[in-house]
Amino acid sequence: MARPRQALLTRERIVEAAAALVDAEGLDALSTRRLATELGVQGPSLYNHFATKSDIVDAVADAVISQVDLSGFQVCDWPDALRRWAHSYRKVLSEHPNVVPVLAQGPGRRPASLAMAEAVYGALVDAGWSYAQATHIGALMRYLVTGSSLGSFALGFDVDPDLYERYPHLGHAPRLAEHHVAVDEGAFELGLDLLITGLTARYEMGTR
Amino acid sequence: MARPRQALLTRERIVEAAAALVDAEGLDALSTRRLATELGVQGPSLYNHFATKSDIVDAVADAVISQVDLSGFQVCDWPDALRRWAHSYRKVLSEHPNVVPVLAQGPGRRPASLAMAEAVYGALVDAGWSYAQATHIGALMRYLVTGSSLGSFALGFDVDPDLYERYPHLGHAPRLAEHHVAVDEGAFELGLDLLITGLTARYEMGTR
DNA sequence: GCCGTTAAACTAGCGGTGTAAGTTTTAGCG
DNA sequence: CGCTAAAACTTACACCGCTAGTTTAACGGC
Repeated sequence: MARPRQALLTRERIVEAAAALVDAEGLDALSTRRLATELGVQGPSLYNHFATKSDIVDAVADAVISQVDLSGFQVCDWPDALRRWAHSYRKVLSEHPNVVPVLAQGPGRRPASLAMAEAVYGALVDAGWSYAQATHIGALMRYLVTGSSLGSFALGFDVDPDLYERYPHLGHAPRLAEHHVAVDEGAFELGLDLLITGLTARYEMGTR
Repeated sequence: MARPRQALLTRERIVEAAAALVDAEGLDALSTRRLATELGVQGPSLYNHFATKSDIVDAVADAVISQVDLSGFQVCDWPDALRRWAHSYRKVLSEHPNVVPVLAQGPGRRPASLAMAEAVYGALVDAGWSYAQATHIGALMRYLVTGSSLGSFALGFDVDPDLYERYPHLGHAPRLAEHHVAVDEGAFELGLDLLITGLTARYEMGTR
């Protein structure tokens, strides 16, 4: 086959298939040959639409971030907007846990990530926070969301009971592992609450 | 060469060389062949000492975590112990940023990570926190430390100025990037302070 | 002091990876 | 109509983690 009458690939179709593959089988399952096969095409054909595999992964990550709801920043005061944003952010990431490692590395040059950062920092600065503080708050929220979405407790603890005999307090962990998703969610909610409460207090004291 | 009179490799020497390679050139530079070359040996010889490459990476990660100072938990009250631990934890990770992605995934079955978790949870439970709350607090601290050590601002933002023209608030980011390390550090300090302050308040109100 | 077992290096090679290069055919445009 | 650019192809390179089988040295038991 040479050039087909109707193009077989578009960037959209590639990103869609790549996202589905990553969601279903993880980042490691995403190889150029595998992805191409999934699209009914040979491996190198992808390079007519993306310069590198890394660009494909970035596009998948950007598609995920673009689903985060930023509307709160135009409707609520800053503490409620942060809450709404954080919950949407975490919800989107927990629906695509396999791409979280990519997102945890920072915004890079992905447009949706930059737009999200812009919305957050803009709202905080408009509310009176210093740019430095706004930067810190935005970073902090990302630590919280990406950390709790990495599935750390879900995937991080081994369930081998023998391993925990020497760690008396961890002995409860395997049982807790049955509720691992709830652990990460609980930690996230606790963290979000402590952060917003503490920030509100500082804001009212004039420490911005 | 067959079996040498004096063994060329030990697990220690392998871990040491692997850690040096990862620190110097990143996780991607760590290939079995490259590591073996660095040790003056052929690739597959490593498999006489480790079952998989992943085990080598785990050993590197464990060696890093074993440097974290846990002594505060036997000396201070829980808020100060958390502070001391968090600072040591972050210091160690920021000295080895390239292994943070491994650590962010959770403790796995690495002995030093499990011992660290044991120390933290044990101290919190002994202080009167419920096991659930202790778990949340420990997870939260890990989100904070790993997030701020990933070099997100250091490596995450591109310095291409054109890219930021469309994002007025982010326009300051490239300038801030000169102080990227300080941004992550500032976010960490802010987060730590908000968390400890908030937790102390809850503790004194009896919400444990 | 020999002898079998185990250990630690080797070489060869398998199936996989990202991607570069060059080829063919088609679509679109002056 | 002819040219150029695009989008598929095939081939191939260098590297990857890892397995299998080989060689030789060290160690423990008779």
